[in-house]
Amino acid sequence: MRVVIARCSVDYEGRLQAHLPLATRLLMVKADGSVLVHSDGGSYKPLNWMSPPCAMAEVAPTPDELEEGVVACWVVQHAKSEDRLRVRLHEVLHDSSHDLGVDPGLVKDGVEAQLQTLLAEHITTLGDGYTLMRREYMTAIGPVDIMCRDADGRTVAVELKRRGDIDGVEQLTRYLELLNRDPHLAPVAGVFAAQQIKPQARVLAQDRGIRCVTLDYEALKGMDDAGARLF
Amino acid sequence: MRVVIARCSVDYEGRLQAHLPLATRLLMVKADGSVLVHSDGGSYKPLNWMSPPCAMAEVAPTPDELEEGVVACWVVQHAKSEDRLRVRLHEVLHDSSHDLGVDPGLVKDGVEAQLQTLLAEHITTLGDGYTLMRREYMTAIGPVDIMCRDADGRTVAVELKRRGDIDGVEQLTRYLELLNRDPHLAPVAGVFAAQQIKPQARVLAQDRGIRCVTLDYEALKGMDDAGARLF
DNA sequence: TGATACATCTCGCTC
DNA sequence: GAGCGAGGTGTATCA
Repeated sequence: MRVVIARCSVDYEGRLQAHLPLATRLLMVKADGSVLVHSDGGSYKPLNWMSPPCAMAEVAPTPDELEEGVVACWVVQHAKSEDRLRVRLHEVLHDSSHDLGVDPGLVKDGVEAQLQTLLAEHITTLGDGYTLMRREYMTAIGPVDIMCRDADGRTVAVELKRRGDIDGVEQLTRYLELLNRDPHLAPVAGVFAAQQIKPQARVLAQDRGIRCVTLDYEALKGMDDAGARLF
Repeated sequence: MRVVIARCSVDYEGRLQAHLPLATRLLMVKADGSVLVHSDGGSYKPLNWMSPPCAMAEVAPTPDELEEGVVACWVVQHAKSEDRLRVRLHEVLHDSSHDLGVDPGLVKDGVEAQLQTLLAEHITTLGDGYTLMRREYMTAIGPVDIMCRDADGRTVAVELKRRGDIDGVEQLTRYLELLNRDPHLAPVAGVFAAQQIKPQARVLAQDRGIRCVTLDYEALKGMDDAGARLF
């Protein structure tokens, strides 16, 4: 990993064209040749970058560039596309390299997956008498998050989201269309379950006869802990 | 901007929990207090991070941590949520600070906006006799990218995408449903135009009577340049 | 401020 | 490799 602080201008050409005027920035050159251009603010996203696989070459500045004060020019070319990043360095304030080794990687725990696990374990949250059929019920157009049956044995498809958006309702609608063509399953009802459901999504869901359920993550986790303590 | 290279372990707790085992990494502390943890590979996304607004505090290691070899502990707390990042430094290999100043920001050129401009200027790409009504035609559920009329004067709503996905077809379908309720406009036909249209999106569009048009960005740009030279 | 659509999205999984 | 869905998505725009 090479870290350079420099006054530089940057040009990207590829899926779009982008230009960064002359300013002081941090340049990160990773072991795989990828390059990140960071400013002193914003988010985790660099101002500009080149993803691997790519190669970084330091080329001599042209006479014009030399006249403008360019002391070095980096050309970062993507290996599989025409994407190219050009960094013109006007002044190098810091330049150091470090051997980081291979990273053991991130251990993640709990996202939609955990919500799904919790809801599957406490499926009666959706209504008394509900029973779980299975999670990740595969269909031709993708997996339904949870399939279950209501107290009367009717099939219910559940789409689960952390934030209930209009897209989620569309997704569930597509599943329901498909599932209701299957005579073994039909009629299949739909439940849109999320920690938070946007008003527009709620309106669309109700318009399509889909029930909305707001999930309380903490309460579900509490039930889970209570259950764990009991047994 | 502070740049630290250190052997460290990292724990994130917030919307999910994540843990990074002890390894050598680059730590970036930006002027707004945000922190990025980068390894020597991957993409532009850090292994872990804290977005602004947040505050970084260096706290004394606990006796347990001291025993494990922790020399410093950073606690980065998000200002508006319970998100917290904890970095335990075991060995600092580099530590430097730099004044970068405010970045003038990125100048972008050419995305969906440019496609829309080009297509609007050369609306006959969609068919002989087509005429432009207007771009960004506002409706209650959002703007239709392009509204135009075909050779017979029938209204045509155009949804434009760089990559034509199933979502885009759904979006256009919603617009068409709404527009066709307006007696001044109905019947309104739909055109789904994109540089690349996914097979599933194409199937769905055809199933709904929506015409698909693949756009050649370079050709459109070429027509534009030719036009510019003529006048 | 909230909602919506876009992104050089990235990432991980399945087929 | 293509398709699909999730993301601690982030970011800009517009009501």
